[in-house]
Amino acid sequence: MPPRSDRTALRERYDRRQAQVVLDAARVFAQRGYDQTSVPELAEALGIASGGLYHYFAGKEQLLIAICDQLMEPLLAAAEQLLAEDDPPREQLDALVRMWVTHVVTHRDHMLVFEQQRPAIEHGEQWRQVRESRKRFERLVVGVLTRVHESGGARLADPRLSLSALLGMVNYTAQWYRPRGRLSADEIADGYLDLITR
Amino acid sequence: MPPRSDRTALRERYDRRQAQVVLDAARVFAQRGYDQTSVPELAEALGIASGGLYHYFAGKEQLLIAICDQLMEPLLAAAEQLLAEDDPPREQLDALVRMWVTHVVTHRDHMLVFEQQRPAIEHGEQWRQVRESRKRFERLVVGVLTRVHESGGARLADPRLSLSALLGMVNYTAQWYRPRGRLSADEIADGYLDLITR
DNA sequence: GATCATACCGAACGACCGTTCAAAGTTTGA
DNA sequence: TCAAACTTTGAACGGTCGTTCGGTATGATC
Repeated sequence: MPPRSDRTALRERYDRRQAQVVLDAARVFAQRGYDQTSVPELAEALGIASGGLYHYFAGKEQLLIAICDQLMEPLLAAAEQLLAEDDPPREQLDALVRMWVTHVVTHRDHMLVFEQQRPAIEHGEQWRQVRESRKRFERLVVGVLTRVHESGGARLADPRLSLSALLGMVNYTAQWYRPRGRLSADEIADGYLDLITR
Repeated sequence: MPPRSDRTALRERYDRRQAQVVLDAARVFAQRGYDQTSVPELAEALGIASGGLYHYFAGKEQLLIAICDQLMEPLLAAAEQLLAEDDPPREQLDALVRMWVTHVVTHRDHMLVFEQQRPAIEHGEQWRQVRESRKRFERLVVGVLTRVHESGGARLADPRLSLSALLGMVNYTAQWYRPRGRLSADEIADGYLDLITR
């Protein structure tokens, strides 16, 4: 049996490869569609054999779950860290929206796959954790948005309509943003903030 | 051979039934997902045999195209009629957004199916007309939005960011709107207009 | 260099998909 | 009431899908 340290190194190599496969798969699924891409097609695009995928994932659906996790986990972590600070609501909202838009445009592929599979994700036990993550994030946004509303910093009377508008704008960004486009993530975020705040 | 009038009546009945099938199919696909719903499943949900669908549609994909047409055609027609009037830009935008949001919430199922299948629709010859319709509508929105910007009625400096924000907000409405909710379509539209205009 | 766990291959399999079609049922017009 | 046309049925078919698994290649350990 190899020493403990080597097992760890091995495990890390496995995890890195797995994460890379998730990343590449997100790109392929975003371009061709999750359901429209067969496992052999995906494997070919990734440069491996179809059976090889099953060394890292129990099935196609597990791979999709991994894509969603890779999208949601860092977003949630960053949001919770930002909101843990004791800043004024308006500053928190600014920082949150900037981070959020940046996350969306750096995870465009994940976002497109996620939104495309939303009807499937909204039902079924295997998606519970993904759903929970989405809800937790939305609750965080609702919280800071409500505080901005209470401090009179919002344009709309209804914080829930503000939330829907913001979710719509930010999530849709994944569908039109181009890395070499005119607007940076921060410029886009500032535009959105201009719209919903005074 | 039956007289001409009866042929017409028959044709109308056929068309009505077909339109009803499209309507029902949109609802089923919106709930369960287009790819996740097999033709036998869909047929059972519609109360007909699986083969019966092929009396009205050449295949599952034609049915999806029909759903998109049922969504886009009346929207385009209404938009073109509104913008044919010679009203001030701001009034045109108001009327357009109100009509648009109303259309989205009365065609929620179609919207959800359309957005879910967008990656597939963006490629492939059979989707050309659907793509053209979407582009034509967006051009109409761009036009009136640009005129509002030129007349100084917009909040953002960039009309293209206004467009993306508006598209995001309005299209996302299909995902959260509930008919018995607090907000009417007009109230939602007014909220969106408050955000993007001065 | 022998041994062994890990990483990957790719042909083969069962399941289910969209679609077909001969037959049956229903409606229409005379 | 009869025949023709329209509508619907549902078993059957070929094809593709996701997945399996016995085998091979790779590379680390002693």
